[in-house]
Amino acid sequence: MDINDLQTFLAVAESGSFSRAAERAFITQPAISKRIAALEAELGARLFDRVGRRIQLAPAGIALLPQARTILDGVGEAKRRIAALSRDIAGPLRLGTSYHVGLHRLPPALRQFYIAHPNVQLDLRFMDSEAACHAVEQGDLDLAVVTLPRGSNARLRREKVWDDPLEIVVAAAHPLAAARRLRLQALAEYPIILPVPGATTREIVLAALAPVRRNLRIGLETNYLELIKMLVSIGLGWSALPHTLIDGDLKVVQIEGISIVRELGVVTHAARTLSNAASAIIEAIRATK
Amino acid sequence: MDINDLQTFLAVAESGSFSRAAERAFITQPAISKRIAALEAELGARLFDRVGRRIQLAPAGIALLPQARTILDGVGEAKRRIAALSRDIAGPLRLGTSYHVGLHRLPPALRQFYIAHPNVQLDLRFMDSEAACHAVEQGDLDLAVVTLPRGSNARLRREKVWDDPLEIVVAAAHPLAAARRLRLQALAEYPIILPVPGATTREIVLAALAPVRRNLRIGLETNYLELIKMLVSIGLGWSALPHTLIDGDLKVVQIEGISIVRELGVVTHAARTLSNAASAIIEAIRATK
DNA sequence: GATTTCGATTTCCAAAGGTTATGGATATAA
DNA sequence: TTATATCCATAACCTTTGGAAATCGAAATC
Repeated sequence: MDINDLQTFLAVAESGSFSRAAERAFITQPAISKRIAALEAELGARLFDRVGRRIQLAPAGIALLPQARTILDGVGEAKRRIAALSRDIAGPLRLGTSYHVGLHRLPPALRQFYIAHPNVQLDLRFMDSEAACHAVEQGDLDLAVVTLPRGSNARLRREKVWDDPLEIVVAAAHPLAAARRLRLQALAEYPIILPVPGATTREIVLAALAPVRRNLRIGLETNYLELIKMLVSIGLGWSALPHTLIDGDLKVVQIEGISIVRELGVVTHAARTLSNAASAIIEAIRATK
Repeated sequence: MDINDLQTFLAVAESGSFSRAAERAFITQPAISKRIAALEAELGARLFDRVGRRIQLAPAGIALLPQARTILDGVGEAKRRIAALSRDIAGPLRLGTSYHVGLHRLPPALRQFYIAHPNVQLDLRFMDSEAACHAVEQGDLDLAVVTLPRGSNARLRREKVWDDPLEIVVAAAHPLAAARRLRLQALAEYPIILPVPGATTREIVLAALAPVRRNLRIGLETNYLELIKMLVSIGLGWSALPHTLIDGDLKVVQIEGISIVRELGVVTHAARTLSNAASAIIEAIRATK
């Protein structure tokens, strides 16, 4: 049974004539005859009584009429709902973000998006970047705004939004803070404070420090950059931190030939269709770049 | 858009696989691919995300799913109404019944119906009463002949056919079997054997035993009254059973002020048109009352 | 009785919808 | 890792369906 058949039935029933239904549907009258005949065959009942040169609804037709309307209403509603998906920015949006990105990069985009799209139910979850990427891969999050992972993963689509340069820092009161120029070796004599193993930022920092990696003394590990900043500022060691975290308690140390940059951005599933809400918030994030 | 396309969509969404949907519909997998592709083209939206070798509902698919069900329900209702106009009693009839009712109450009606209406393809399924009611609600069964549920459910139409009084029984050799008159407290010292949690009969029995409910020792649980009878008759505890199951191995114990009655009958969907076959078998069941 | 109007029927063609065979991607097993 | 199996997409092919055009027969209308 085709939806067109039901529409045809309705047109015939309402116009009381095969010919007029044909005009209305912009097809020929024999086509109408065929469609009705097919419907009658499928339902095993006569829908119209052909009385001479006019027609009349048969009992089965009377029974079908309201049902046909119901069914066609349902089809229309389905089409409308799907069409609305391409217009409306609404519905649930599960967004994961790392602590640092969520606190220092995301707020403007979030604020703008929240005002512009009140019909989105935003489910914002803080977690570390790696967990967020994994959740996106599993379909548990619509998108993640995090430190972009280094390796390539075919299941994830990554879009860099911000470069986030990291500076090597020591406490303002640290012995090395006075030095104008410093060699890496000198730093390596003091303990480094690093993100926990597995964290992308840790990998990036260690890769940049490759020349002295063997000599590094790892002092403390934490999963939270703010904590690293605090630990460095009270003199427990040195580290690499983004500009946004550096203040008077810290001294930036320039080292020849060493530059550390991590990339922050959006991670989505490569094969899943983005909801409008997800696309919209990505657009908002790009706009704050 | 064809009704078959929607059915295909539903089959794919429910089975989570094009291949399984193909098996279910008795057509080849490429045909399913084509149908879904045609639907997607017509609706202008992707319905499934093909993630590697598996698929997942895309946003438009999520929106379509409930609508597709509504539409297909409408089509089914239309066919049923038209079929009901004809007098002949034929076609498929899916009947669910509980073990006990199916074995002890239904056979005469079934036999008569089967002889009188050979053109009905009867699909008789044994299951517990609660599952049968649920299946009726979902449209997976045309009717259920079961222990009537206690709570009211607007989606179900219930018709009591039989009162089924339950008697408290112990084994013939049980210490309490000798007593002429018994108080409930005395019984409560021995373990009771009950239907599994969730079963309506269990609720009815427990409600009737409310005065001593706190003190009841629940010995064993099973989903099958015949089994309860066996367990009671070998002396593992007492229980409440319908007359039909009581024989010389059991002794009925009368207790002042306690009477337990469950209702057996027919459950149908409140909003669906009954097929002629369904109406006929209900009539046959009433006749055996 | 001629004419008009309407639905049914026939013939023809294009499109739709199915099957088989095959390919690419990806889980699963060895 | 390699082999294998599984799953969806695609291509080629064929049958069936569905529409147009032409025509027919019956019944209102003039």
